[in-house]
Amino acid sequence: MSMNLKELSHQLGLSQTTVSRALNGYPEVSEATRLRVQRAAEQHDYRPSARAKGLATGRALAIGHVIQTSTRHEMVNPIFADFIAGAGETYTRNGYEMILSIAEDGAEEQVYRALRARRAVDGVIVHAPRMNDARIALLNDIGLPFVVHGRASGIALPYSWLDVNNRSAFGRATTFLLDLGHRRIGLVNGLEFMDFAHRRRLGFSDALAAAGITADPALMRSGEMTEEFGYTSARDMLAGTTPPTAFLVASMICGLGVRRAIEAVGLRMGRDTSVIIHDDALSYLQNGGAVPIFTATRSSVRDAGRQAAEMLLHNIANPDHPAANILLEAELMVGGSTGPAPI
Amino acid sequence: MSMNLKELSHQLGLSQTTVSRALNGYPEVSEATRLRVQRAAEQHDYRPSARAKGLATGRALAIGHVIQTSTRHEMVNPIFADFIAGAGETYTRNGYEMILSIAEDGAEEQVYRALRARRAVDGVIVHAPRMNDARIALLNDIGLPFVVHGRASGIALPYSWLDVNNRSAFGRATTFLLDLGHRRIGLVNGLEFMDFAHRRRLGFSDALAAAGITADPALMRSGEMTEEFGYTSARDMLAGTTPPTAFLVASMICGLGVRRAIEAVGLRMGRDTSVIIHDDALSYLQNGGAVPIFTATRSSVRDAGRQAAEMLLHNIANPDHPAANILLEAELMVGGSTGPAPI
DNA sequence: AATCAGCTTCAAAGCGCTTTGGATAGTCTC
DNA sequence: GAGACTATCCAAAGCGCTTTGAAGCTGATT
Repeated sequence: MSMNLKELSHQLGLSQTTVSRALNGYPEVSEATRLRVQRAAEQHDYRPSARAKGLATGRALAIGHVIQTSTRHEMVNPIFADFIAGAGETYTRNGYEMILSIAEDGAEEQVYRALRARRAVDGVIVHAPRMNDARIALLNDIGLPFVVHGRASGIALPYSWLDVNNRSAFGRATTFLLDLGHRRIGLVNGLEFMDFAHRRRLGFSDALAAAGITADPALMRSGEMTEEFGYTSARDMLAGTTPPTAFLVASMICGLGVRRAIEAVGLRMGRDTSVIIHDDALSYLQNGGAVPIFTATRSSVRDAGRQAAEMLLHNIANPDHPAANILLEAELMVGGSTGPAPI
Repeated sequence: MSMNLKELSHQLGLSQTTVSRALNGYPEVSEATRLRVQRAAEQHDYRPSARAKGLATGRALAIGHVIQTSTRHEMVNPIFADFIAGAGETYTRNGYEMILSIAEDGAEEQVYRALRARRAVDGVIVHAPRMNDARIALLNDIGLPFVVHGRASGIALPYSWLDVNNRSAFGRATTFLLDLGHRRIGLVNGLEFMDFAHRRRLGFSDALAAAGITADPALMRSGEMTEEFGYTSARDMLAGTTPPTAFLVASMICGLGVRRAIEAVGLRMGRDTSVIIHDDALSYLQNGGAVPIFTATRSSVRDAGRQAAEMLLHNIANPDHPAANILLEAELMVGGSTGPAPI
């Protein structure tokens, strides 16, 4: 079948020990032998069996990503693909594999436990944390290394995370709109039990408060970030007696819906109504070319994936390092969707 | 550390053989013993080590998905997340794991070979096939079971695939527009070295030809399916001397760009200009609620994932079955974006 | 010549499971 | 009650690797 250590060492007239050491870069092998071995390995396209290696070393050389899909709305997180692509680069570079498990509603705890019990992974990345997310305590309990992409308000114990400073980003975006003269700003936010959405809301209110404005509940929506949600939210707000002159929107997709609503009532985005979105820099949904379509708070989720993965591998290699944190600042990029408030 | 067979069997006062057999449903164990064993296993949250089990059985119980990202445009296929979610359901139900590898430009062959050589997976799903895709011959050569999501025109040897009938879908959509009186129809297509885009183009030309119309090269664009691409393509076509009255568009995202272009020149989609998109039924980008925003050829990519995975598992279990094929027909769903051609 | 050190290489154990080929005890058959 | 089953259970081998502890060889040292 396929080449294995025994066969290879036999052909070389060496012991398995020597061949293994030669390939893994141990010093107790002469350079001449190492070269000979490497050449032969390459020639036969020999690669150690992942399973056997894992068994022998006790390390899985794999990282788990658990993606949750609710059967209700069957929603898959759209940023997932790009995050994964970023993380994957890091894994590949370090000889790790990425394993994906999907967890249906409520089965999450079981999925993590199973991953641990079967020793299938050396660690996991926690996606889309909610406030007080129970997974953090769980993973701590079962002793599976992890890094959270995002944070979980309400969790006291320290843990490793990498997050965008959502609060500051939405604060700055709000201030930017206020500076342009906007006084009625609509917030089209994600589901607010999700931590990132919660923080964005805080940033929004903070900035309004700092300008002496109380947030109007009629101008705040929270929901799953679809085009449709953006559309209906904006449409409803625009239909009010004193419609907003600007919108702060959770995502590019949502923003497209908001634009649709604006144009549906005969207004023009960027002139009559301003819009700022958060742009995850998704590869398949870029915010225009040289000049962004939308003014946006921008932070590459692919990059986040890369860094989160590095952090996790580092944690695994240094088990008793204290929890590390990375807080990324989003850039505020001015595009064509914002302008001074109409008088 | 974590419970293993040895420890568990010791606690039960049974041999490892018996415990293993009890848990794997072999008949040479009394029901009483099996129950006792199962109970203990559950209580200790025992689950066999994936690696050890794999080593012993020679099966990886894992399926590989290779996603390619070009460093040039760093594009990740947006349908990927939903496809994966669908496939993942099937894997979970069957005790398989899903492993993801990302392959940078050109390194694809190496990635597949490595997957095989390390015996990391029992099979792979091939994504986004191009015409004459070299991966099919490669996988055949190295003897790694696979199922292609899509097809590869120009490949003679039989192989397992699951595809949407893109040609017929775009043919029907074109005919639908022709029936509404449209005579100048713009095609905003994906990259035409991708097999699906090639077939869609054929369906488009077929239908035009059947109506006695020769496709106008000025009304056909091919590119990466971004919002921006949809926008610029439509904008340019609309700026021509005899602009199209309808568009046939490769994806929802593209369609959003086309709509933007239509509205930018003061036309209204569905009244002045008709649009039909292909809708992959992505969970995060739904084509409206009850009434679709866009008239669309629709086919759930999540469902495709489920079925492709089932097909692959079946192929693995029955190695000498002949190659199987599934051709899904897309539904033509009428939404608000189409109407009779203006006179 | 004997000893030592340093460099290479090796045999064998062990990782946690499945599976083969018995062994043992209980049941039937005649 | 002997022989033939049948139902349970077990010891040990083997999956393909890494790693420990030891051994062989060389040339230098005493």
